[in-house]
Amino acid sequence: MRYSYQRELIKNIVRSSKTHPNAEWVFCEAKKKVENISLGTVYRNLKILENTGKIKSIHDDNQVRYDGNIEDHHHLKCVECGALIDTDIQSNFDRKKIMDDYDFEPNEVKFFILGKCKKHTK
Amino acid sequence: MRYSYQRELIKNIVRSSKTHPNAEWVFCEAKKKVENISLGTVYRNLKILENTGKIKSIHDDNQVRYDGNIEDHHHLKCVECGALIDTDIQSNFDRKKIMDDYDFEPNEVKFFILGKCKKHTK
DNA sequence: TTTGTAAATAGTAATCATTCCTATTTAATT
DNA sequence: AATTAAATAGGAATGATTACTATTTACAAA
Repeated sequence: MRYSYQRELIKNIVRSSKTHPNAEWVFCEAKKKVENISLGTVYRNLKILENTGKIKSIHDDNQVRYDGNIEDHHHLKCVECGALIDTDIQSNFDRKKIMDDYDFEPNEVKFFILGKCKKHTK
Repeated sequence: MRYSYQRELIKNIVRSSKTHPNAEWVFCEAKKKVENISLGTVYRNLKILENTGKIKSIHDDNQVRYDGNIEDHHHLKCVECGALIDTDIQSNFDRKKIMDDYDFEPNEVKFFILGKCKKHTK
């Protein structure tokens, strides 16, 4: 893979953000350093960074958001403000039961817990 | 809510399908009965049916799919063919831990298990 | 150090799912 | 049967994402 300043920039933006940003937000941040960066470049590099394991993606309703935390982890999602919060909550499922009951070879669980973050609980 | 033949039709299509179809598929099915039904009508009624608890929606990557099974349940998703399979697997999480550790009021868990369905395991 | 090259980019058009708009139709009430 | 507001068909608009293409750039070889 050839070096690209834009790709390094995009990686660092995602890595250093805690908000699980979408492509548009990354684009706006990137423009602060490279004023004429293209939105297409942002999308392409986010995908490359995901495919090479440098960042992760989260499918949140109908938007893709990105996560610089590449440790296996899950999220809490606030139904009021949409905030995603990293957790270390583990998921455990009965592999054998799934294989036996559903003739399905499980590999990975994706989940998030919906609720209200501290800003929205009285 | 005023009666609408189109809405009843759409409800029955979703209710009687096992494939968790998207709006486009429902539209094609509906056209078999009402040749000039509008895609907008399908989208609008799917949303109405969801909001009135007659069907459920599943956000699958960047597409919304619908489910005539309104029981609380989760899905297995085949990474090879995209098939969604209903399960009765329960999710359990430690409500108190989440509230204590994350200052978050949990309400509902959404998850699916990725893997391979029987068509794609040798 | 120039030169050749393929990869990456910027800018823009295209796509895809979904929503919005509006004139017409229709269910239900009088 | 006449009235009316809800629902529809058809098409335009939107928003996120991907595709296209001429230009630029990283990097390797001369």
